[in-house]
Amino acid sequence: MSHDLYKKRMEALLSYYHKNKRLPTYEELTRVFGVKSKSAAFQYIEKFIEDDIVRKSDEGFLIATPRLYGARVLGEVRAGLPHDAEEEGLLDCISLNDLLIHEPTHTFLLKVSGDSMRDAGIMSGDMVIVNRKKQAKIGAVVVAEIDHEWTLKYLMQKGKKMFLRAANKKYPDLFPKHELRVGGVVTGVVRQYI
Amino acid sequence: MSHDLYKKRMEALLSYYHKNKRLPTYEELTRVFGVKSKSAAFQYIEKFIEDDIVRKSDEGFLIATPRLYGARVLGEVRAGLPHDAEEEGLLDCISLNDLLIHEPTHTFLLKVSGDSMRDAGIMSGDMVIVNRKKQAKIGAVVVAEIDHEWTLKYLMQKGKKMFLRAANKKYPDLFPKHELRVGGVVTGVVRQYI
DNA sequence: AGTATAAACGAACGTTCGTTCGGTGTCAAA
DNA sequence: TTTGACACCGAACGAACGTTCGTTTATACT
Repeated sequence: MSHDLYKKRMEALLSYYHKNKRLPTYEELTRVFGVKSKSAAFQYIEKFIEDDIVRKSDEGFLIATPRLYGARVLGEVRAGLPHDAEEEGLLDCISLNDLLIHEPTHTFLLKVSGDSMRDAGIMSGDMVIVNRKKQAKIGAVVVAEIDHEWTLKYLMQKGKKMFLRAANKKYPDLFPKHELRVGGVVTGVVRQYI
Repeated sequence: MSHDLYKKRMEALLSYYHKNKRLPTYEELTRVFGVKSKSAAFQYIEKFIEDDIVRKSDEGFLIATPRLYGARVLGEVRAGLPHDAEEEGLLDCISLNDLLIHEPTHTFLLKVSGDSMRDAGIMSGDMVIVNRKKQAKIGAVVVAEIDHEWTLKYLMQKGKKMFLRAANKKYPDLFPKHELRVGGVVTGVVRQYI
């Protein structure tokens, strides 16, 4: 088994998966791999199964593992980037969806405008991941409605009273005149550079 | 068709999809939906297809759409959260993977340590999404090797010479003594609150 | 009670799936 | 030249798939 061919076919499989959001059938795999028989594809997939790039579910279906659909994670910036395909074997692979969204039904993304949370690393234009069913802890970043206005702030407590605090000294603390309602807890932040 | 039932079954389908990373067969759908016949499941799926929650691929396979596996996106914080399931119809649904990782083969996640980029909203503990094949533009955040040390900085230019700049005034600009090599361009940032 | 409408049932269908197996070609060591 | 290993081919198999269709049940309205 040539290593180059192995990598090429794995990338072909990944590319198919990203395009179609599913693994090909063995019949389709003949085209993906560039072989003429299903059995050749079948045998090749067995190697991928050994290497945990794909997996057989309990019901016998072929499913992708994070090794295929996830992004490779490196330890730290200081360690640099691995040279090419050398030591990729020992890298973790994760899916951002799986990592950041645990309760898809209760989770929203919210676009942030304004710089009131910039010292918390939440910039204007970022998206925050909001879980609306999670219990808000004091000190957490929350999406809250204070006196009928929605905003993104730290949830704070003074005595028994809750209030909101920006992560930017130029904004004052917000004490509710009438009502403070937490709409959701920020569980993550994502930013995209174009 | 009851709306409650519809939502319940959609959540059951979503839950199955998140657990198994694939859509169930019609036979399995009978269990997911709580019906006794495949045909009942089949008819129900047709409604989901109409609503673009799932889709039939050109080859006739059932595939999930971002409406199922993605997270709902709201416009802005100021607009508040939608009340429950009211106007969810008009919300976009996106997958964080699809949004942030366009070239999975060339993309890595890198854990950040240090506060040299905090004014750019990149905090210690964040993960940056790095594309190693993308052309680095001046002013972009890059992962670079400067005199054999890896770091995360802005890529800057003075005359013909490239150098690195932190997003934190207390760090000086870094001019390479010997070598400056860009290892990848930061295309995104993700942070997770626990 | 009677009727209309929608939802679910259950059996049946042709198709295509994953898998197996025996055979062919190729290269290298013996 | 033989032998073995390896990758692939091609035909074949039963099993499971998606889909159809006529019937039955449940719900709502008259």
